Amino acid sequence: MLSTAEHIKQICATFVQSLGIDDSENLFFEVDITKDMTKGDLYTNLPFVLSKKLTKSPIAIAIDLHTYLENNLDRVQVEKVEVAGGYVNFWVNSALKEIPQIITHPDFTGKKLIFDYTDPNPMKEFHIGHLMSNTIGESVVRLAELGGAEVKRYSYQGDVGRHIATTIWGLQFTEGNWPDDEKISLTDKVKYLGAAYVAGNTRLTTLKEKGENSAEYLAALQEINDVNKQIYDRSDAEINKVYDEGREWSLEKFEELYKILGTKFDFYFFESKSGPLGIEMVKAHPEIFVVGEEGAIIFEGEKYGLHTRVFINKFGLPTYEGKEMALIKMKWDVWPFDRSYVITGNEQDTAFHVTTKAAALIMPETEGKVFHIGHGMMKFAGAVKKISSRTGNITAGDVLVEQMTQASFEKMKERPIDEDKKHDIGEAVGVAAIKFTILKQNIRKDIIFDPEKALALEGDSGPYVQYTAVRIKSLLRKAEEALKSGATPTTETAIVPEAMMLQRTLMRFEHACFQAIGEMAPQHVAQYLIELTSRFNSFYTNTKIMHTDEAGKITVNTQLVEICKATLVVIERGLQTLGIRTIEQM
RNA sequence: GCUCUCGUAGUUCAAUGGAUAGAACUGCGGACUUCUAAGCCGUUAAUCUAGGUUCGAUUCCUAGCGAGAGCACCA
Repeated sequence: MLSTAEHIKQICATFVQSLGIDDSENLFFEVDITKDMTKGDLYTNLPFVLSKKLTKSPIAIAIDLHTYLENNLDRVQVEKVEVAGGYVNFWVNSALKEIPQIITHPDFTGKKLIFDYTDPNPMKEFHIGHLMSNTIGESVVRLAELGGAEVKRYSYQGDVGRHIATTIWGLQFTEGNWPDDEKISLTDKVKYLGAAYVAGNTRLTTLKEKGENSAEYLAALQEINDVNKQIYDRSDAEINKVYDEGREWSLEKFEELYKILGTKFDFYFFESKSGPLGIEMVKAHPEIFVVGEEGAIIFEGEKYGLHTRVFINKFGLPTYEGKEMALIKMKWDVWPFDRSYVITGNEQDTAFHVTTKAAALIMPETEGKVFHIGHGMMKFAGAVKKISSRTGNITAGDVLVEQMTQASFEKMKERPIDEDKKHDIGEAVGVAAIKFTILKQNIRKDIIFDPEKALALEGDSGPYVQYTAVRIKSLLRKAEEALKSGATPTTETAIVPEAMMLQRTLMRFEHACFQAIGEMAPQHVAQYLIELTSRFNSFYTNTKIMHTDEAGKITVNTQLVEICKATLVVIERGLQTLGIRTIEQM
């Protein structure tokens, strides 16, 4: 349909030329998808645009344009042209076509792109924020791939720093012993680490309430700083053991989750590496970084319309900004990219402007190539507040996945599905429910997650789309079986309106993807899938694809079967782009 | 205080210069006894306010009101 739109646009342009308008290059008109399908597939607003120039009514121009197009358009591609007010509408030949593997997009085809997402920190829980970053990141990567880009994925993990020190310091306030017994499950080990982090922070907060200058609070801060130092210089055997084991457990646990979520990273970067490099880079460029209050080394962003940020703190330790800048060099060194995208919460938007600017000053080759996609936060209906892992009022990502999986099990209870398959299905459905909720809306906006509604697994949701695919697969299996055992294939039926609409909706997939790729906005694909599946379900309940007459003779409408097949391909391709699996049964 | 993001049915979200603002949930009302009811059909209901630009504004601009985030050593 994109190529047809392009064709129409060209012919429209020759129409403009034939009018002899002098500055026709500056005439901006569009040939675009019609929202309301009863009005056709494509429309142009050219008559409105010309109206003022020609001092003629749009309707009169539309009539002229219509006549011109009737004579000049490729009538194989365009079946019908119609004037409607000042618009000209087009009906495109909707015969089923092969769905392309790649949707060529000028900004993506042949480009080398690298994506940073998920970024959980070892020795802390994998929380909802990471789930969001992963979902959005994975989808955006797949969009880029669909657009013809060569992509790399990596996760950047904070394996050093105060949060780790706080966890280790917090161990002394945590119930139970260090869980290095082999019998303890990985999940429980990681839970223990999460608990230690919360215990450490809770303790610290309690002490802080006694006064920011109280001896106890200052002593605690000092202890944490000491632990932090010891992690860096590896001077304490006990801390080394706890650190190494804890880090390993966390990373293993993350891999389990990535598998469930469908992500495979090409690279992992660690703060233990970016930290020292950051210090080195900052110190090598005294013309860019200056000493600020209390000996911190800062970047004066005001010179560039940004604001000042600390890159090395007063203790000589690299901050987030210092490390982030080093990360840009690290990824450039392993894979020089045309563009790099970092997907994180949008609270970090301004910090990123500063770090990319500083990086560009040191490495001019990265100028204009480093981007940040800031997504909204997930909030829970009812208690709308920021989720923080410091205070422990978080829902862990794996727990949420588990809950959704359970809800899916409940729904399957009565279904005749092998018990050993149910776990896999439940997981696929649970993950789909979460991912689709995130991806169906503008990723920059906050998401209000209502667990109760989500657990119902109804409405325009991931499971709805998956369910539609399952119905089609089941139908196709039965149709094939019937044909094998002697059913009569037919094609005679006049195509019902629902089938026609479905077929025309299938054509729009390419456009939805193109738009999603260009804007790096998965919601266009998600919204499209809702429309497509909803149309399919209407079609499905109003049409008989297989028919058994009184004598028990079965006929199969193979033309409709083809439409079902094409729908399935598009659903699968669309879900894949969102990072969601399709399944055989539900 | 400064900067940024955002305000659409009762609720959660679409649409971003185009035609009658689309869904889902909720409410109300149906169909079925047949390819998976996690489904289908019908129905009630919305662009924060005031100006401006435009043939045309939910979309762009200005002001106001409201919500959220960021603004020096957390990430």
